[in-house]
Amino acid sequence: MPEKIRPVNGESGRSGLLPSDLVLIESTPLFAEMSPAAIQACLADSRVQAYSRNATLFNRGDPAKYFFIVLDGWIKLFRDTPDGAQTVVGAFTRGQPFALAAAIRFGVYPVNAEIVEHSRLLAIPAANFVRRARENAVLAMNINATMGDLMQSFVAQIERLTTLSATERVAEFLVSHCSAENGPVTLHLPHDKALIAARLGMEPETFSRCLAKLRAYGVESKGVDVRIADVQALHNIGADK
Amino acid sequence: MPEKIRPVNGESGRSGLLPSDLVLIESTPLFAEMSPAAIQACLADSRVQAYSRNATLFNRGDPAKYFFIVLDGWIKLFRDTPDGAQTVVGAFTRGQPFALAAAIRFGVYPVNAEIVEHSRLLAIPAANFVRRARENAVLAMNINATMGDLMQSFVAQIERLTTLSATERVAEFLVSHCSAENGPVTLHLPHDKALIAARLGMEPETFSRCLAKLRAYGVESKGVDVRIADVQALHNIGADK
DNA sequence: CGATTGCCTTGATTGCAGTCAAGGAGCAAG
DNA sequence: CTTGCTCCTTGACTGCAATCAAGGCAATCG
Repeated sequence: MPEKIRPVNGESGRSGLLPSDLVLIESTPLFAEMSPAAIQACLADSRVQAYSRNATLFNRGDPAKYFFIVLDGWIKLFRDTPDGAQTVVGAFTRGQPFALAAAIRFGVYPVNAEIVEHSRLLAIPAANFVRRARENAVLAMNINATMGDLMQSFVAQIERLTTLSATERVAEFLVSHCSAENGPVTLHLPHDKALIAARLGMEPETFSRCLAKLRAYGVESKGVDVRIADVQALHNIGADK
Repeated sequence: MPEKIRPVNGESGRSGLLPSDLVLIESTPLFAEMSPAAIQACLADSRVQAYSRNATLFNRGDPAKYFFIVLDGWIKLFRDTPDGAQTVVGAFTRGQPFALAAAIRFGVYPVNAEIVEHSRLLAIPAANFVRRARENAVLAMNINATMGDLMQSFVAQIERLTTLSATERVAEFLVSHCSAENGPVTLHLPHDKALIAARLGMEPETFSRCLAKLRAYGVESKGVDVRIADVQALHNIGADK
């Protein structure tokens, strides 16, 4: 393992994989339609790593020898700009693979990865994985599907950034994190408001102001808990505003 | 073929493939490391189609039965918003495949495609292509690489949209389309200024104003021809501005 | 317990880019 | 040559969001 990757606790190797982790991994679209044995083969030499908040997982430009599946916690992918600002291009949580494209191409990571909150990750070496993909058409196509999903989310992100106002982006974010389609809902934000703001391409102050504006539409926020009077009404903000 | 796809001229079938087209196709990363015979197999039932300006190739939501390689011309991918605005998420020209991800997943196109200027496209049926990919590991990994490239361009686009001012985005666009790294360069814009503006996430008026601002940095534009006094100086705008 | 720290909110101001509107350049057709 | 058209440019104005700055709230720690 490269020196960048240091587990918080001493555990390493496959022993860190809990039974619930296995269930999680096997339900990932990346391993859809594959036998447990085949999945196990893909995970050869993979390791469970635990990281504490703010740890750096990898930096842009590092050789991409591993890709990861989040077992628990949150991580963010971002780019740094010369003047110190950073652009968050994605955030991943339980069950989601990331850095797959970079690892498969044996290239370098095109973004930085940082732990948002204490996380457990499965680090899967690219070399063995690619070997399996070359032999297993199902796996290769699963990789395509996973990357395709991510691409669609990027397209959606670009669309939102260019066509929606800050308030509308916040409204859409809230709606997309609601369990129900309509009626009153209480949800709790997945992470720091500052990080959400970054994901939505705005400053924390602006995010705060947008939440304040949305109070007029039945959105009450107290800390990380948000109560929405009517999800449907929030969904329509883009149309009537 | 779906009714949306209507060739401008009467030609159809493989006969439309010029020798120079074959060279172009074989040099695509999508078919890297593959034998001419294997490539031919992938192109079974593919057709060359010619389209005139402003033609609609497909709409968001259409079943993605084909993907395309541009033989000549320009096409744009975009999304429509409820209020009529449109977000351009990509533009493709000679040698570039597009709509690959959608076709491979047998899904629907997530964006609209429109012909920017008179184009010749190779339309490749997804069904046969996917069958080949399942049998040919090299092809499957080439697909991954192609999608990975596109993903990186999306990440870069998101970064530019969130961190750069309109003028800086224009400057970067110009630099990225220069042949040389420094010194004086003359280039001609690949398409309408209005389309470039859309690709850069701004209004045509703003694009025009940005070009005007850049005159102070040695950029002279006359129609679609742009002369840059010093590419390096332009490249540094992001830093000192 | 009071103090410190981190996170969030709010206020005041500035600047950038969108919008509306008008005018100019180039081109094709008549 | 004139007309009409499209595309581009420029101007004036407005509005949104970034920035700078200050204050509130809660959790942590000595």
